[in-house]
Amino acid sequence: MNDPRVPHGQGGETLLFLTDDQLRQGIEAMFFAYRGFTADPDRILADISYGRAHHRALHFINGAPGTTVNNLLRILGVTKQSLNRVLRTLIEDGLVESRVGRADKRERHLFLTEEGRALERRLSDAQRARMRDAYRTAGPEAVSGFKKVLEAMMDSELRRQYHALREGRND
Amino acid sequence: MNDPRVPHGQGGETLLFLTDDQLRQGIEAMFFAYRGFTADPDRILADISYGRAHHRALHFINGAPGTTVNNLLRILGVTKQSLNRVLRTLIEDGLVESRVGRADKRERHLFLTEEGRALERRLSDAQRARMRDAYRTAGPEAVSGFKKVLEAMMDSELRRQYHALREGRND
DNA sequence: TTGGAATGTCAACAAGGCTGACTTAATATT
DNA sequence: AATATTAAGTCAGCCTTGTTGACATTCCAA
Repeated sequence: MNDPRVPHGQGGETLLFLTDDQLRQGIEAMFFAYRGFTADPDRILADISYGRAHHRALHFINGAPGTTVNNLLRILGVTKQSLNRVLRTLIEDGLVESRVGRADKRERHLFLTEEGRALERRLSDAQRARMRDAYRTAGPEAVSGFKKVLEAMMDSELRRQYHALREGRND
Repeated sequence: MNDPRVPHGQGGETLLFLTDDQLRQGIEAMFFAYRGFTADPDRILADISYGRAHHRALHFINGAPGTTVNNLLRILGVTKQSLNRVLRTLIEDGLVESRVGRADKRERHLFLTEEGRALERRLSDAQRARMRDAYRTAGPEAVSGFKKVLEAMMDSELRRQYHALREGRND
C-alpha cells in the first residue's frame, strides 16, 4: 500500500502485484457502471410503476421460455414468496402466461405473452443500446477482457448458471 | 439477429457488428457478476444487522475523509433523507464522526472513527480479495479491458465523479 | 436584513427482500 | 396402498432502503 510499484514479468504474467488502491478503483468502477447499466430500463419501469424485479423476471422468461418457477427463482436468487409477488402482477397484467406442466402437473411453465415480449423488448433495447455503445467505445479486445473478469468474479454456482443460459442460444 | 456473423476489420476495429445475443450475454454477465461482487460484504453485514447502504457510506467516507453530506449523497445517488437514516445509525454506533465545518459551519464533515475504519477494512478486505482473485484469473490485459468497458458504461456525470475520486490518491 | 443554501427531522409510503406457517396437488418412495 | 416429498401458491409480518413533502434551524452572502 505504501509501495504502488507493480513488479510484473517477475514470475510470469499470472503473478501480478495488485495494490489496494488499484482494487478499490475496480470496485468503484463496478459500482458506478452498474448504476449506468440499470439507469435506462429503470426510467422506463418507473413510468409504468414496475420495478427492477419485474424487468429481471421478464428478461429470464424471455431468454428461457417455458422455464419453471423453481428454475427462475434459482436464477434470480430470491425466495418464491418474493418472486411470486412480482410474477402475480405480471400474470394479472397479461404480460406473462403460466401453463400447467404436461409431464409434471405440479410445475408451471412460464411464457411471455405478446404484450410481455413488447415490454421486454422495449427494456432490453434500451439496455442493449448502452451496452453496444460501451462495447464500441472500448473496442473488441476490451470486451473480451471485460467478460473474462466478470466471469471470474462470479460464484461458481452463478457461473454454472451463466453458462447454462448460453447453451441452446446462438452466440 | 438472424446473422450472427461478425464482420470485423471492415472499416476499422471501431465499427463492429454486435448481435443482440452477444449483448444479452454481456448484460447477464453484469447481473451475475454484481451478485458475486456484493456477496462477501453482504454476508458480513448480515451478521451485524447493517445493509449495503452502510457499506457504501463507509466506503466513500473512507476514500474521501472530511467529505460533506451533500457531497456524499451526490456520489451515492440517494436522497438526503435516505442517507441520513443510514448515517445516523453509523454515528450513533460510533463508526462515523460528524464535525461541523470550520469555514462553513452549516456543513458537516464526515470521518471514520477507529471502529469505523476497522469495519470498513473488514468489508473491503473481503471485496478486494474477490477482486484480486478475479484480476489474477483473468490477467492484466483483461483487467484493462474490463475497466475500459465499465467506464464506457457510466453516465457522463458518474464518470466525472469516478475520475474525481482518483485524484489525490496514489493509483 | 433578507434570501437562499446546507442540514436535519418527522411522517408516510412503496418496492422488494426475508422468514415462517399452511394448503393443495401431484409425484415418488417404501 | 400408505406415506413422504416436491412444486407452487398464499397469508402474515418484518426489515432495509429507497421515495415525497413539509418544516425548522443555522448561517452565509448579497
